[in-house]
Amino acid sequence: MKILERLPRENGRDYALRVIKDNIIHLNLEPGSQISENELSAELGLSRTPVREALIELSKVRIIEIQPQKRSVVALIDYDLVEESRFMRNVLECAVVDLVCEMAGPEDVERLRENIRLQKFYWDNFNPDQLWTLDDHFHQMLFEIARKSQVFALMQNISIHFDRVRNMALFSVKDPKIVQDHESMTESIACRDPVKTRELMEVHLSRYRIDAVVIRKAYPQYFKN
Amino acid sequence: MKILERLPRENGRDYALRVIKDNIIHLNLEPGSQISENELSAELGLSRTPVREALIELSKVRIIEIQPQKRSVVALIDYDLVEESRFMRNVLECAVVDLVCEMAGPEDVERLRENIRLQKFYWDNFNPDQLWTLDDHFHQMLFEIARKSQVFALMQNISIHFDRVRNMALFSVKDPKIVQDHESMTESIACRDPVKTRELMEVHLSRYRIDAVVIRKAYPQYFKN
DNA sequence: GCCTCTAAACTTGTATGCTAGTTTAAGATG
DNA sequence: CATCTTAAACTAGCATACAAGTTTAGAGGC
Repeated sequence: MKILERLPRENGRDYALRVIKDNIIHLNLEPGSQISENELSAELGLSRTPVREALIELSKVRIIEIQPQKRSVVALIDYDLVEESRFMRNVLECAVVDLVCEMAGPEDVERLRENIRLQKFYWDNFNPDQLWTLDDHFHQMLFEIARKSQVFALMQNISIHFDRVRNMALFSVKDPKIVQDHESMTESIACRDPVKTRELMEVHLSRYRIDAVVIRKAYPQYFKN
Repeated sequence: MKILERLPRENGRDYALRVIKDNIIHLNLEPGSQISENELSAELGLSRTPVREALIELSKVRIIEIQPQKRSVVALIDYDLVEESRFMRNVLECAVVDLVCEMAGPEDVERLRENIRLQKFYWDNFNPDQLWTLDDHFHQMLFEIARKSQVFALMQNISIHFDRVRNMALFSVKDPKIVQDHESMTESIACRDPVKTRELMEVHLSRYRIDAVVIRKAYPQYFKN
């Protein structure tokens, strides 16, 4: 497992949560593998308590399966859950971009464009991690503009299923259309065209569904069904 | 605080969570009031650990505010959050009823109708608690029919903000239209009319927004802004 | 009376020990 | 050798002690 640096005033639970999530998404904690509170706490330099609290939270979104008094395992990729997560994103993001087209001011559009510029830069210089972060920020900005931050936060919880697959896609498919999607959406937001933006978002999010076939072939042992 | 009965094989954390949530919704734990891990654990006959785990979960949806090393308080009613919660329900439920109109079989429609019959019964016999439970079940059934159970579970987390207000509405407004809404939706689902069903859902959910004005006058001290 | 400091009494965060249940593996028995 | 028994070594759930930080109350000085 890859141990990240602990942030300045971050408490143990949030630190554990951040590290564990990161390692699940990047497959350092493999789907189906057993995880141990003792082992994790030793690696993280914490006691069992904060680690346990983090694991409980992850079990709520079914990315970790706690079998009482038996074991805890990283959930296999359950494509029904990935699909639920995609459905949730699709529906919520499409509704949000409608609001964004109404609510976005010029400075909001400029922030989005700045994000796109950086995405292009990191695409040209092949930096998937940064690209990944910027993608997240882009979508988060949309929710902030629409004043739906808490909805975004909740959506992200289940999105880990989606993210795990998306992360595999970034390496196994490497679709340049993703950055283009973001750019097109930004410009149609600038034009305050909700119909066009919504269409673009649907296409954008559907790419991950298409990619799944490829991923499944690359990592069949990680899939539940 | 009202202490509920502990279920057969329910663990301490889930028990604490269930009791605390119930008391928040029914205002036995008043908005703005301080809560103590020690006090709660004593009342529930548990140690701090499971109670604390429950509080952490509730803090994730901002219904409880944990101030590190200071105190924990039941959040005041933040109408922005209620609105986010309503937005989320609205968007997701409308998308779900579209699917339901496609996916519902005759036995699903019959289950919905049976629910309506019970709602009418408990309306006539004035049993708000049962009515409340049946309302929840009705919406849950819609998500189950559309195979989006996990989305429903997540939505319920934030819905506690909405539910707290909705509960106040049941007593201060007592709108008979709610049961009628459910019945109309069920029949338009039976007719597989997604447009009509979606319209009905929008109207149905918007009732709670309208009620808020009344509630705010009845309980001004519970509101944040 | 009114500040200022200090110590005690809180709060949540973390560590650790114990309990209850499951798995594993060694050993006894046929 | 195969199978059953049993004990040890795991697991997660829970209880409790302690650490770190905040608030409160009161003593002391002015």
